[in-house]
Amino acid sequence: MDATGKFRDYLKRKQLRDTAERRSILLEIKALRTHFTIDDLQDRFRRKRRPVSRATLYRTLGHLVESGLVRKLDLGQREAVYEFTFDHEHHEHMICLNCGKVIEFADPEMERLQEQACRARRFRPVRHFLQILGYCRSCK
Amino acid sequence: MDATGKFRDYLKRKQLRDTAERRSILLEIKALRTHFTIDDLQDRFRRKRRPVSRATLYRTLGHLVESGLVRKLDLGQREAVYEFTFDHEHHEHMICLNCGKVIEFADPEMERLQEQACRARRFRPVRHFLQILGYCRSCK
DNA sequence: GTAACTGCAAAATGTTTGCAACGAT
DNA sequence: ATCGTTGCAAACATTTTGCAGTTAC
Repeated sequence: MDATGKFRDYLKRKQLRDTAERRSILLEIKALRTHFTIDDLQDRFRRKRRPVSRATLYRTLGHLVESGLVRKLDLGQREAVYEFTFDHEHHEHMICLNCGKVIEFADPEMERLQEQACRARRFRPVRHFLQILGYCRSCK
Repeated sequence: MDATGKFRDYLKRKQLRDTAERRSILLEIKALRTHFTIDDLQDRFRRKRRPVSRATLYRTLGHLVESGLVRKLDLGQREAVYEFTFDHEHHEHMICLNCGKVIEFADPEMERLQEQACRARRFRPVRHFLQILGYCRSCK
């Protein structure tokens, strides 16, 4: 099933409504394909002359995160950063402290070790993320 | 050298002053031995009838983080959480979404993989953290 | 028709900052 | 004596919330 369908299911399950705002927010996020903030989203809607209020953006992002379609990242800045995750493999982040560049990477062996660590402690993981802060190739 | 000495060095190097507040904040943190918030600290000082202003706590924590004695964590709540790291091995965190419990764990193999991933991308790591959110043994 | 949703403005939260008095060097 | 520090209150930035009107079901 595609993301739109998955979101619709989630809404139905939670007795929430399938509104024009919610649909267009998900569409916009799918089109974005990168990390984004609430501000980024609001700008895009404004530029399209189809403004959506910040309150609705915050509320809808909450649902999208809960439905598992979007991941919320704490990259240490003040604003929260989000990314669309549906049909993306899980990945980790390296963040450049100088230029802010975000390098994504995945490592199956690392995943395996994480799962093993959880099992050993009888901890049931829901989501996990590794962040490595430092300096990228061009910012040495 | 102990933490107090290391902090004093840092202050001297940065031409900052060795004040009573800064000394007592570091002492308090060493005594705490767990994760703590700015609020936790302020409470402890208030209870001791030796109040320290929030502004000073924020400013001093900034210095402690920069000096490498304290680590600032983004556990996803709104408040920042800190931990004393001097003479503690690096470790990762599992955080229970239900009871808030924080399980610390370390895995040398995981560390090795992380270093390898950085080398492969010519990324110079400064600090890194893995957070696994989920449910702990007692909150299944 | 009912209950959820939206936008707005206000409130809440966590953190930072300008300033005047104070204190370390 | 100089210049960083403190506490306070105000400013700030982000996120949440109460409410009145609107819309999905």
